[in-house]
Amino acid sequence: MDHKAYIAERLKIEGVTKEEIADSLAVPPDTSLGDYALPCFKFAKLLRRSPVAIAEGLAADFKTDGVISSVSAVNGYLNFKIDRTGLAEEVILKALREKCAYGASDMGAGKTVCIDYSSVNIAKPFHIGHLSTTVLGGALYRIFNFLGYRAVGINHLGDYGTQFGKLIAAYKRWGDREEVENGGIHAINDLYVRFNNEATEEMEAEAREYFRLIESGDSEANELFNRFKSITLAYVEKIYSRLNVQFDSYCGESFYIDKIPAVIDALKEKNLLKESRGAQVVDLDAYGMPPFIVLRSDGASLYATRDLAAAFYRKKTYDFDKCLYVVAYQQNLHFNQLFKVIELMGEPWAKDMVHVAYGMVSLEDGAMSTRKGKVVWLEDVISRSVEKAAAILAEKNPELAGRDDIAEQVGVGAVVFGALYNNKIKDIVFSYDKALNFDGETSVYVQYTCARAASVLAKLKDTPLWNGEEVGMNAREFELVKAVSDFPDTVKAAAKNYEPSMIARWCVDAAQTFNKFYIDCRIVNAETETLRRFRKALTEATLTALTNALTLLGIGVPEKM
RNA sequence: GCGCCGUUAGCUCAAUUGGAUAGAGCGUUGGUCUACGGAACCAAAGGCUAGGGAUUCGAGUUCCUUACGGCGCACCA
Repeated sequence: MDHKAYIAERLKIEGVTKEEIADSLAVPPDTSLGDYALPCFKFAKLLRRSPVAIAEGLAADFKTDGVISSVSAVNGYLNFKIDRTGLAEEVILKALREKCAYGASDMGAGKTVCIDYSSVNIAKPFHIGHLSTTVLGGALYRIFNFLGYRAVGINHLGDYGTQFGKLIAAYKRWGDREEVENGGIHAINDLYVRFNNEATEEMEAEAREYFRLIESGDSEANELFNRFKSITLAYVEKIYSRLNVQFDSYCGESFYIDKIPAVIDALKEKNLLKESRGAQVVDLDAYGMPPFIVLRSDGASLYATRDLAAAFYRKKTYDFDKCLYVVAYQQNLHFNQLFKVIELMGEPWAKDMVHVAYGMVSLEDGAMSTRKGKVVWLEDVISRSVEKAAAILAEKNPELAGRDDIAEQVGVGAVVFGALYNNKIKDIVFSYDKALNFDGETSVYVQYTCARAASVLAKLKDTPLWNGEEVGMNAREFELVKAVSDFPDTVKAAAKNYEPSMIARWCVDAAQTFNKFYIDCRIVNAETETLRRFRKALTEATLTALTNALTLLGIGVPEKM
């Protein structure tokens, strides 16, 4: 039940709509004051009465019922308490009934959200900087699906540009087939790095020629390029599967090359294109931005051009309601330009384009640099985290079956959770200490809590579930009921703000609340049979919500650890 | 120089989008266990929310301004 709407429905304030009342409802700082509060200050001018008097008047007129158990006026706030058993019955039974769908919604039915994330560059291994876009995008993908949207995960491959000419030139010069087969993506990347370090004029010319050969369909150049591409995709596929990330489309930059002329024509038709310093640009001076370069002076397309073509292709192909780009804030200007150009072209869906910007990752001694060898590879971070989890597991729980799988869930979870726990806009200074932290506000704590709950439930498998009978609920129990009841709204808020961290925060908060409940309230040996059933149901509802939350983040939930 | 973003406890971060006494974790100090998993729980210390101004009944949150830091600013992606 939507309590805010319910309260708003039952309150009558002259000249104020129900929506305004519902929007004004807040949560008091302390549960002892109430569960919801209406600050009456803003109505004072309208009603020509003091906020205190308004609150008191409203309190006197409000009749309590099975949903709202008490109303009180305190210093201009009108505080409401929800009937505890009523809320518990509603929330717990709903969670137990809906199970893996608890928190889901059909609010997105019939709507499509395209999500561009992770976006691998061919021949470039993932470093720690690729973690954010991959796990943020992956989480948003699952969150939108959970809310009933059709999410389309798009991996916008970096598979076009002169760098691939360089790569082939380097391979022809120094590489050999066996080395690349065995060394995989890192061997390819090493060739590319070496080329950049040693390149001469002559070699650069060679690279341009090889790129031309790729474009003109030369079979040897394309055979090589496709080999590099499949090695890259096999490499990222392994990482994606460990991170529980999926895509529906791998259309890369090269895919859009033949769709560029139509976009250029549209720009010309709208009279937006003009020549500047030999290049074709859209002038954005009126909007305080530098020109958007569509074609270079040599007539070639740019990254921006392909992005523009891709946007039109996605609109046509998916008819999206939102199109998200999960890309670092470094590219703020680029997306502002891109979206503005689409708007200037008269496309109403320009407003549906969203740059989901996140913060930058640096190392403790400065920015990453592949050339200087200052780089942290993503697979190394994941492996070390899983190794650490395995070592702790071997020590704490040597008898446990399936330890490898559990170590994987715990180790990967810690890396993913670490990347999703803070507001996405925050910069991150990477350190192994932080990335491999299993203490405090971490997924490990949440997973441990789940395992604890599962362990209790296993002991109670023959106890029938509570069915709404009156129980004298204590503060710990009620806090936990409220935490579980907050989960569905948290998912919606996370989607609205493109902020999976809200779900991660909820996980830790709910786990803390559960652990307090667990310490204070006996479950298996509860004082009465009704209480035992109630606490079992509450434990199961909590585990359900936590499991759904971690799953949305892409984190596994071991039954034991 | 211009634009965007950030700045909250010693450290890393929250704060229901303008509401009541700004909360967690780590670290520090001191506690809890013959009950369901101690990877737990409780408590203490720690704050002029970077500085200044404005709007408002009410500001960490909005606006202006200063400082510090990050990012970006024409044919790379």
